[in-house]
Amino acid sequence: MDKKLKLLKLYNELMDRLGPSNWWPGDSAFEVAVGAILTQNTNWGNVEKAILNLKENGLLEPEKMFQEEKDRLCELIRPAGYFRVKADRLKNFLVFLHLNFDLKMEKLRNESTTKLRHALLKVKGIGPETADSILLYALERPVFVIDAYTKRIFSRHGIMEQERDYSEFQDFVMDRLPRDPELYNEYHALIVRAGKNWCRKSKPLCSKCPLEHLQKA
DNA sequence: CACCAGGCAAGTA
DNA sequence: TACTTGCATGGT
Repeated sequence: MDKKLKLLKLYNELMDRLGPSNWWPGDSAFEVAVGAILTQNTNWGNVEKAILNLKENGLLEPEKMFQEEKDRLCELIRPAGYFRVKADRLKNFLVFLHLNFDLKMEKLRNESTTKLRHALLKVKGIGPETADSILLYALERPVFVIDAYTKRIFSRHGIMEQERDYSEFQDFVMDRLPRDPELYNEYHALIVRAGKNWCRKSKPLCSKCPLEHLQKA
């Protein structure tokens, strides 16, 4: 089967099974960016606890978090794991926001997607997935996010080998699907939700996967 | 008990 | 470039 068609069939199948996702959970662009950093290699449920702690202490605003002590951030984000490195990463992001955008998320919208992506990738602690999550889910830019679930699901469906790198996956998808932020948003959200249900690392055969009929095609 | 979660950076060869 | 390791909590 043609792989472009396969990408579309997989999307439709996931949408039929799961329905719309309405991602990303978050009340502001800043909250989305913070969540993107906190969720690195971490269960979202743990991130929610950390975000709630930040919110209860009024820190989900750039000006406030920028001024807060690292040790205090560490306490609050502790449930999200890797709390020392993530406190540094949040701080790094805020320094970036301070130096270039006067701590105002709205000003990010003035930059082109390409320039902004390069700038985000220079921040220590923001890699390709985190940068793209911010671009797509906080700023509605047409950037397809690749994560562990994407690689696993796509490889198990014969779309692309898992050992290909991030940009190869991303280019592959973006060369075949329209550059539509709504589509990329929903597709990635569906992939993560499907991954949690049916495509865990520990079940390589995906025996209960309802998409099995697509895997062989 | 082992394993995993919406990664990234730094070190080594 | 291609591997390896540290980072840490909480759920299954």
